[in-house]
Amino acid sequence: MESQARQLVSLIENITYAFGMQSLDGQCCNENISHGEFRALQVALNQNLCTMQDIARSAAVTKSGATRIAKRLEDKGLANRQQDHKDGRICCVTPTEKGRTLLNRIDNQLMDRMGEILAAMDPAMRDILIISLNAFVRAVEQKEIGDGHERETCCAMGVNPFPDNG
Amino acid sequence: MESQARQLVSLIENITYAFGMQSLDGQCCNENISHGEFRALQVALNQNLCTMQDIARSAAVTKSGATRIAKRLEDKGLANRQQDHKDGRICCVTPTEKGRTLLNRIDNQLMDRMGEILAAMDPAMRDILIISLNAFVRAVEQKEIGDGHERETCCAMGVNPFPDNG
DNA sequence: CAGATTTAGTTGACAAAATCAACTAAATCT
DNA sequence: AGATTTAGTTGATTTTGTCAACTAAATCTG
Repeated sequence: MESQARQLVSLIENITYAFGMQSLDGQCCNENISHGEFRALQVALNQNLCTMQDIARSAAVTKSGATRIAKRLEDKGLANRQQDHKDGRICCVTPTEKGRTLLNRIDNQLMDRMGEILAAMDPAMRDILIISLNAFVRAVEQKEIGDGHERETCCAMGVNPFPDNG
Repeated sequence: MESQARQLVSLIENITYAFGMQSLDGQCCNENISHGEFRALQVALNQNLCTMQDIARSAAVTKSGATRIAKRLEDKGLANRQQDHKDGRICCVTPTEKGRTLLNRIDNQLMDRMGEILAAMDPAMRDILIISLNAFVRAVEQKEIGDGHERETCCAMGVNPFPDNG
């Protein structure tokens, strides 16, 4: 299992590389949207109430970072912000029609690319890939829940544990 | 297969998130090394002749970005740069002992984490995960070779196709 | 219910990391 | 030998994010 772990670390490095920023840049550079903005737009689309905290979590930034991302999305006409009616502290982010269209376009490009890759694989292999990768992601989530894995904890040994996320 | 592609895009998004920068930050923030520096150090270790172009490719930055990364690694005492003897234009980056040690430490932490995740999975599932993920990464590589996928091509429709990578 | 505390978000000052464009110098082509 | 290409560097700037201090709404507590 030691060697499996090693293999997996390297495989995931490769995947992260192939599908990370640089890949997204390929899809997005014409759209002029950063990875953080992309992720924020995604949660804004998928949740009917998307707070700054949600954006911070999803884009792995602090809450001030989330504010900045939301502002950029607003400036680009991709999302709107408005106060929540029930809790006045909360700022809801919702994608505009333009934002939805953009997200859709990027998504389709990613899907096309993935489709081509999958087409090169044996169908049976595809099936077990999906099954086992699902199991893996569940295991990751499980582990992070077990750890109480919030972003703040990562540098907890440092001087200033969580200055911006409290 | 359409739905498989969709699932896979989402699974990879999750993995990229879980093992991306924010994860590495967790491992590296005490070491004070960025993701780009980490990747650069990795190629420098894995190739016995690591050029700036290699770093640029691996960290997904322009060649000026690569210069800056190499300089930072040098400043931190993690790598050395020296002119190649055969081709005087080439600048070779090699990790120092300190760099090697650091890379090892980070690697071990990643391995530990991966080990814990894998431990939560069914052994048979682990096996097919490794097998199918290997097949997937091979398919990705295949496809990228087929596309002649170099970073410069990504924005080729823009005004200024590849200003810094020529 | 009033005052204290917590929670959600914003903002100014700043830092990190990358880009662009213009450059040097070595190698290669003609 | 001169022109071109290739590898890398550098100054000015941009992008993106952090930190710390702040506002304001909600909730707790006596």
